Amino acid sequence: MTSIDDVARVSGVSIATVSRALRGLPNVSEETRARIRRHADELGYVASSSASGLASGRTHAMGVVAPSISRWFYTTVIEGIDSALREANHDMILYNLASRGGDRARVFHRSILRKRTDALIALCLDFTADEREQLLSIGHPMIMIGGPVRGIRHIGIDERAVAREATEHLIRLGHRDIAHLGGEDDEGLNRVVPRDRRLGFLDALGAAGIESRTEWMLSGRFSLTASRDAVNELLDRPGARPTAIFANCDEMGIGAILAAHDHGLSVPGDLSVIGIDNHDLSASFGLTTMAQDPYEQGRLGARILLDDLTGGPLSRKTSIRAEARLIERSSTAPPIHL
Amino acid sequence: MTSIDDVARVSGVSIATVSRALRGLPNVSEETRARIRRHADELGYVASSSASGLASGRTHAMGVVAPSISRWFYTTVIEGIDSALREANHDMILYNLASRGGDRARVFHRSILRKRTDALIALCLDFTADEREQLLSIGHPMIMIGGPVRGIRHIGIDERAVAREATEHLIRLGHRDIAHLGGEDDEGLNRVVPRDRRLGFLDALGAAGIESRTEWMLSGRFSLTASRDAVNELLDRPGARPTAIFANCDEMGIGAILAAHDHGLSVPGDLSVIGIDNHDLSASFGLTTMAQDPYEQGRLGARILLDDLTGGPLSRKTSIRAEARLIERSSTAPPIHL
DNA sequence: GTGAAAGCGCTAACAT
DNA sequence: ATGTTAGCGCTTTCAC
Repeated sequence: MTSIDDVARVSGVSIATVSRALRGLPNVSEETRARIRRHADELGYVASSSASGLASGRTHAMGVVAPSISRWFYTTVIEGIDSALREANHDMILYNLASRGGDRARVFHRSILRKRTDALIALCLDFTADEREQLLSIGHPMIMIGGPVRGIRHIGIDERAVAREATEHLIRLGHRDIAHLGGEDDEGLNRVVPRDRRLGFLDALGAAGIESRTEWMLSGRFSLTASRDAVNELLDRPGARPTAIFANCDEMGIGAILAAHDHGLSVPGDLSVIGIDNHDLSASFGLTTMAQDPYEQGRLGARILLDDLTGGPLSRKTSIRAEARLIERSSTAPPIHL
Repeated sequence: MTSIDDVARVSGVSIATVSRALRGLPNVSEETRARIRRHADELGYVASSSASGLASGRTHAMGVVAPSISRWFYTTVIEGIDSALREANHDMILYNLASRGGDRARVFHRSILRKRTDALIALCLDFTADEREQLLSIGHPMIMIGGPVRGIRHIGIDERAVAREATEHLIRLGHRDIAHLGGEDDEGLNRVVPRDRRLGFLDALGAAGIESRTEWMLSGRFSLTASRDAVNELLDRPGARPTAIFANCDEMGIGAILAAHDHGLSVPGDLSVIGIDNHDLSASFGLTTMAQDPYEQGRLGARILLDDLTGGPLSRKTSIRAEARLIERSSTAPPIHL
């Protein structure tokens, strides 16, 4: 494995100069820099991250803790993070908490704390008090994307307000019989977001003087298939049906649309559906939604962390409210009985 | 940041003993080992990966190069890899080639070669000759999962045979008018897989004496929405329609089912559909498919690499053929005109 | 069973 | 603009 000495020898300079030249530091003549760079390339030299990490105290890697990587929101955030990291020549260490048999404690104890990273991004999940303390005790810059956690700055939409807006859209169309498709994800990694969205839903109903119905508070576990099943079960029931459904996310909303089709109902004719996210598939299903931009949230989070590390302009101590806006498609309309 | 010296001092032993004790090496009395372990925990000590990496030459991290993380196959493989790595106390460095604006050369040059990892897993993608050479020149154990690449061992199903089997299932049911939903993914990261699946499709037709029709070779770009659009376009055409569709993957098969519904056609009554993968959503859509198990493929790949590193029993030089088996659901049936 | 000491390959402070 | 040198915090001989 060729090391810095090899490059120095071939170039006829000291290793210090090689180090400076290759990292683009000042005080190296452009002429020698070019020569060194050329030799390094020829030799296939790349600095050892262990060695430079040890010497400089910077690993040039960022940790990303995700509750799962199989949901659109998370993968999209991760892609955004990835793009920012790549620009800054940093690597990403991915800690996936949802892997089946995922020994969560191990993630928090061994790896993350193994000083492998310079900073940490956590995608919306709940920490135990102990976990939070462990994370904060590392002293690395850290930020959450998605769900808010007390004591940690975060980037995310105003969950409650956005859910309320979505529900208000249905009410504005004339709906009063509205079901809520909520529920926690399977791993229970994220309780705050579903809770706040449910509260926002109830806020909207309350403000419009509509009673919520317990039997219309469904659990779709943030999953398309679970939501499809839950809504199918709802539509199987005898008696009154809702004319609209507010789903906590678009995957669930799509599940609701499919369930309506399973029952031979038309959307929005017989049932209106609104979601949150603007998932890749939503346009294809004509799903009306409160759109957010997780890619940019991830990108921004990573860039803030990077700037925290270098004293760049984005560095900050406070949280950031991400935008969400209504996109009207064909899944919502006034109820027929109007 | 507490270091090994702190633990040594508190425990009244040398740093060498601390190192041995904490790593579970022999020649430490159980008594002192317990004491050291306790002190380390109390101090919150965790070894610096840079320092141990530098000293031992092992980073305890594995690189994963993925064409994208937004498709089910990739995320599922990654989850499998993750579970194996976690068991072995290794971390995962994720290199996502598909990130918008993803500067591919940078991934190959800077990061991967930055000696941050002990081994490398690549998920099905095409390498340029230069890239392949760069990767192999690192000398790390390496394996591909998914598409085969000349000169690199891999784990994967027999693409061509599996596609042929899927098509033969349709033919066995009596179909002769079969469309193929193929096409490369958007980034063109993976040409071999779609090509081999198309060949397998043609193999089956040829063996049954069925002429393939150019106008029924569609591109769904490995995407649900693109496939839905492509099949909708097909169904819009005047003239003869296929009675069945073989889709290169389940996401595409689901797109085909949705397109059938868009046209008021019933599946399998008017159109049979078969896919490959056994995607999470496939059961919900009743999609018949050639099931494979990417989670286990990822797990196995990681474990092989780990054993390559340690001389474990799974270490090997040759490729592994992964299994695929037909799962019949409700999307396939004999054509009506029979 | 334990300790002393020599690196691992860099970076950074100080010289020149 | 370039070179010298002292670490960074571990692992790994080699002694004892």
